[in-house]
Amino acid sequence: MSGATPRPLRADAARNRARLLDVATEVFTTRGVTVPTEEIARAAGVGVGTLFRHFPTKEALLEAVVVRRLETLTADTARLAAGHPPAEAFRACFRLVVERSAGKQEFTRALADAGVDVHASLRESSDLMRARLAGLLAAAQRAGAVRPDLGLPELVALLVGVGTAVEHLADDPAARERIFEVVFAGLRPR
Amino acid sequence: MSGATPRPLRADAARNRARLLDVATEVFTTRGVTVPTEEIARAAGVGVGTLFRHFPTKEALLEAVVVRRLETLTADTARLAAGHPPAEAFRACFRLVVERSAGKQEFTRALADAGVDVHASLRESSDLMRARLAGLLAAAQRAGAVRPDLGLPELVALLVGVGTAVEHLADDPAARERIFEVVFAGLRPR
Amino acid sequence: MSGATPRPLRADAARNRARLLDVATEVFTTRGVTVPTEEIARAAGVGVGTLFRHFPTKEALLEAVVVRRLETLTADTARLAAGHPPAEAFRACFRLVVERSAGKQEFTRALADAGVDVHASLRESSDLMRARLAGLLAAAQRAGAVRPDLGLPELVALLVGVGTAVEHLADDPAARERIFEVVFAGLRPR
Amino acid sequence: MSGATPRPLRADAARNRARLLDVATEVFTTRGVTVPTEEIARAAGVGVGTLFRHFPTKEALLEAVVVRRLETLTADTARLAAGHPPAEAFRACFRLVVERSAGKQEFTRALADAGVDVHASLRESSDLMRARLAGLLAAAQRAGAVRPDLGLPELVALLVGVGTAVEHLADDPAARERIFEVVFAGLRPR
DNA sequence: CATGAATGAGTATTCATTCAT
DNA sequence: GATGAATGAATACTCATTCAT
Repeated sequence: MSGATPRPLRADAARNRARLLDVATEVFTTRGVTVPTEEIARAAGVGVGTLFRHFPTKEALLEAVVVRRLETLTADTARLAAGHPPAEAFRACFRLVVERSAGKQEFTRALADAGVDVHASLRESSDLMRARLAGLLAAAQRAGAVRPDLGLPELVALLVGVGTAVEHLADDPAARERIFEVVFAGLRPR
Repeated sequence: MSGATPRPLRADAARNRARLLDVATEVFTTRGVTVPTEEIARAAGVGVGTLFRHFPTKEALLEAVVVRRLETLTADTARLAAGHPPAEAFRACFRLVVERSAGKQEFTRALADAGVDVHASLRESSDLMRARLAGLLAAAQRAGAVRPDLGLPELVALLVGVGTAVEHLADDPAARERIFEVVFAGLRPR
Repeated sequence: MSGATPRPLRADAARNRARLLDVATEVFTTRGVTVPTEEIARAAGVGVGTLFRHFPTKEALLEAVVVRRLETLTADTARLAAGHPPAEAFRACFRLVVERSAGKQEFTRALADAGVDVHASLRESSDLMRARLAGLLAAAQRAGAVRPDLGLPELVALLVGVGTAVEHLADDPAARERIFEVVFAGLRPR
Repeated sequence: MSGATPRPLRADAARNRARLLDVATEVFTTRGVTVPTEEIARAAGVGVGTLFRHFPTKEALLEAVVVRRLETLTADTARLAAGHPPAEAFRACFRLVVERSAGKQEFTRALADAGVDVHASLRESSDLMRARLAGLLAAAQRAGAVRPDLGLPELVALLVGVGTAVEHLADDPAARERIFEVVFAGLRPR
């Protein structure tokens, strides 16, 4: 699906691309997706031309940022789940995903608004993440730690929703904790 | 409380103002707050000048939209709560708020951001809504239907979060129902 | 040339017209000719509609203001000249015209920029003023107080120029006086 | 004195900048400062974006125009004064300044307003010009060619005023000459 | 490959003037 | 006649994207 491997970049080009991604992630996160591309380029120490050579579109850059975040999150989720029994793994990963996605809703929203078929472009990494979540959920349900009637779509929706909720409680850790308690309590069977 | 009564508008002016608000609500909701003002004016069948006569700023228009939605919601919440015992009233209103705010980022954002730096008129209606929610919550807690350690900020965050979650399940009513079940279950004491 | 006498206005209409002229003079002078017409109407306590009924165009209002100022100036010049011998009369009127026109250049400039044929619309009152100046100049020259080779056009240009010059010395009366001394000295024969 | 040298522009960029300045000078002078920026850009054969890249604001463009004119005038004044004895130098430069500023309200306005609140770059070139004028005046006074009680402010005011006067006599060279005669005669001591 | 200058469609807002009330 | 709501052309400025250097 991802076709032929893209020709290996020259060392400096690769460095620029990486730097651009890092900077864009930082800038989009702290200042919103409306920052002019020029500013991102400047912050990365390159010209706009270079930015557009690597990412043909602002939207493409945003997408790349999201994909990379998703991939990292997927990997970290796998690592985190490895050492724990199903119930604990489920809860730990739930928290991880929520914390990571807090404040990043805007990204995907912007992508969707752009008219891109988000599912198509992110599908691959998104599918991997969903597969991992499905595994965690199934294991937790088998272990009797989560209501058996809960499907993957509901889990995803909950993750997004709880992410939004905790965003609004950024400066009250106790309150955030209570949100998790409520949701984890509600997820238990019966 | 809302200061001097603004001079009563001429019939046609009032009609235009109302139409503008209706159209803006619809357009902002379905297409986002980035729609050109010109488009809103056209959709309302008036010139841009008229729009700016009624709302001196695009932001002012957005604020008026949000305020009106908030006021309606507050009133409807009151009406809905009236006929029910605390536990039921709480749950019914929770659902109402969630359904109404689903898909209206601006709306919920405004609701939750109220503590920050919004304009006076928004602040006022937001405070009224929060007061109503505080009442519902307290009553439900007194009735033993909701964990006593849950504060108003958490309730608001949950409403916003569940609104977001439910948005992602727009076409699966059964799944949406399960989200509510999870949250309501989690909200019960212990 | 000014055609039929315009039908006598109703008392309130006449009052409105006068008030509008007064206010416009004040406002144009203090805040420049770019003030919105709406503001002038408000300051005069009438609606814009009324303003445009009396003066079909912003430009027409400005023109009326200028004409009235010219007429007043012409009359005052006559009065001032009456009681003095030619040389003194000339100098006194020179000063009067300069003081009155200081800071009002903008008016006529705006009119000219508007593409109106200023000469046509103001011709009448302008001609009266020029006639009076011509008389003063001729008398002063006959009395040997002013170089005989100076024409009316130069006198007018000097009046305008000195008006501009003293505008720039608004807060230094001694310096203004020196300007007058220089010009009056230069105007003497030889 | 004018801070760090701005990075040398690329050849084409420099050409565009210069062209923009030339065109703006011409257009502002002949049609006033209200011409749309778009028109200036078109006349210079570039897009608006280019105009705004070089001059971040319409006002900045105007300022650049004025500064450049002032600098040229200052240099030309120096050159002109060099070869003449004080009295002649004074008169020749007086004429030069007047001819150059005739019809350029913005220009003289800027010259005279310099004491007020203009931007730094304008202030700088304006100060240089004023210094030169002060030198010319002092020398002429020392040579006994100009009234010793005349200060720099009056000289500047006179330059501006005579510029305005001469503008009104654009098509009558003999009359213009008489204006100069009057003023130069008036400037002589006693 | 990198650069940053050029482009121009797009956007919020103003204001002279018209016209329904 | 008076009012002020409606109109929409006009204007300064932005920003994603292209392309000459």
